[in-house]
Amino acid sequence: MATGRTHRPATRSRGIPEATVARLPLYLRALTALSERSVPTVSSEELAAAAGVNSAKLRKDFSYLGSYGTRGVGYDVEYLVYQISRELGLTQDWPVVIVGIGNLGAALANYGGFASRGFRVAALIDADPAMAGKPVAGIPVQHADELEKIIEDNGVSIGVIATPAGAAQPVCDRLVAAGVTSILNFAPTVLTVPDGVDVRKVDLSIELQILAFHEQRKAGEERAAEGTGPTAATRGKESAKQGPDGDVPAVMPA
Amino acid sequence: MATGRTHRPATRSRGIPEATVARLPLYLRALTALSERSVPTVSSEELAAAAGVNSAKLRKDFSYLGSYGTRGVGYDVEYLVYQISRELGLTQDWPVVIVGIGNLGAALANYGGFASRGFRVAALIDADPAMAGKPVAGIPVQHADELEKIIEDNGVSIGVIATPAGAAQPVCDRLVAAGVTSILNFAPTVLTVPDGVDVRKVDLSIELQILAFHEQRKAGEERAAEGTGPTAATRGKESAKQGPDGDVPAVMPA
DNA sequence: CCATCTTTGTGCACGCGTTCACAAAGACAT
DNA sequence: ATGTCTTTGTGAACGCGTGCACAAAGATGG
Repeated sequence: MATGRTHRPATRSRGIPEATVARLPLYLRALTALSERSVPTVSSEELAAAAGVNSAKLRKDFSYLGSYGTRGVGYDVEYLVYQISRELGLTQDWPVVIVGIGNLGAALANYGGFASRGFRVAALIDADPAMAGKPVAGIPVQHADELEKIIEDNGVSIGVIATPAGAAQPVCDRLVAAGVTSILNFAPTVLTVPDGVDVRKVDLSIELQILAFHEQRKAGEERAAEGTGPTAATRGKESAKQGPDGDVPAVMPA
Repeated sequence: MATGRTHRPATRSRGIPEATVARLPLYLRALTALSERSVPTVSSEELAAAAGVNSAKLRKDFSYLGSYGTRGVGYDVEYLVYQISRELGLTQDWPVVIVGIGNLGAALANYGGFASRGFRVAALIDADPAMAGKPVAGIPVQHADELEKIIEDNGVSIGVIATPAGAAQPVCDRLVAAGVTSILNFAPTVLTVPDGVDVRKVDLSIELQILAFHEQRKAGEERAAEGTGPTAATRGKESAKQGPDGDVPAVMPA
């Protein structure tokens, strides 16, 4: 019953591993920087350092795209920029709608990284009638009633959800029904979508919680092996004068 | 030469796999929702569905924390909330500073998900003198000159960078020098940090590019096997009338 | 107290991703 | 033309993460 895939199909696209696809934008950014500095060629070692990855991994990643390097020399920067852009589909124009123009939605609308890579903000949509017509990032906000029409008229296939958690699933359903097949979700909710629709999630709170986990572990280890370095973790522990159990009103059965 | 780890140490904390740690916040969110609805117990199957994961995976994840379930019954919701919170270090107070109060920084400051889980915005910091004193989300913005003092006074060990790309590395260096050991980076740059400092990256542009890749693949497959469903991808292709090569001025050697 | 039924916890196998290490390929100098 | 030197591309090994499938554990009813 409604066993819609909640996560990416990960069907191993053509032969390019998902992990590699996730790194291509990283390489592309590093290459673009080199291109702007008019650097003609770059070795796997240099580029890997710039992208923050292992050079062997980078070479293997590129090998999935084809043999675009020259042995003894390296990779032609401009050519590689083009090849990766094409592989990622950035040589075409992707109209995008952003739904939910609160603080985050506005930030996204103003984010320069979108337009720079083939993405075009086709419309900003919000459920609040008071927002309608108000320009954000130079684009007038449209009411949610227009959602279906906007998507059809602009041929939008990528939607960004920046609504409160409660509104996310209904908005998602409407987007999908109107023809959107890729969704970037900023709302802290698990979205359920039919097969064939990709969902990627960006969750600020989760990232912080992961950091807290490692931070706690570091603090614990430091306390165990005293005097590693009186930096900040210890002070942090001081000011947050609160035992590991704190004041959480948890029911502890057994 | 400055071979600082750019990525997470991933030293396999105590025995809890990194992949499991990344899912714990997901489980915690689902459990919190159940708790608010006063649901006393939940089975791995139900909870897995709510969190959008496989039930076997969930059980294995929990097995790393200990045997907190009761066979034939399931898991006690309140107890599990407490255990996961403790494991993630959320039972203590984590003061956080946000550097760079532009659109994104303001959105983060207003984000409710922070305060709800032990995170407390200790300060907002911006390099623009005009911003100083101006309240954002009820907190007055402080000038970047105060950065070191703020971090020391509040025992901050987690910093959020929401500056433009160019400012990110210098800000990062100052944060680390002042004692911050965990950084959440929203700037589109690879940060270089010394060992022992964790960096997590959230990159809006990269997420969109990954979506574009899959979107392009879907469009290609659909074109190959005609008439799968006249939803939107085809329309998207129509309006974006532009060949796969587009107008990119790339130099094509060889 | 015993039988049955539900649900956990986990051993095992498989596949993906990462890394090493090296042969092949080409540039460059002589 | 030949040798040397640099750097790519990749075969192979390894380790982690995932999912299956089932035995053990406990609740529940008679």
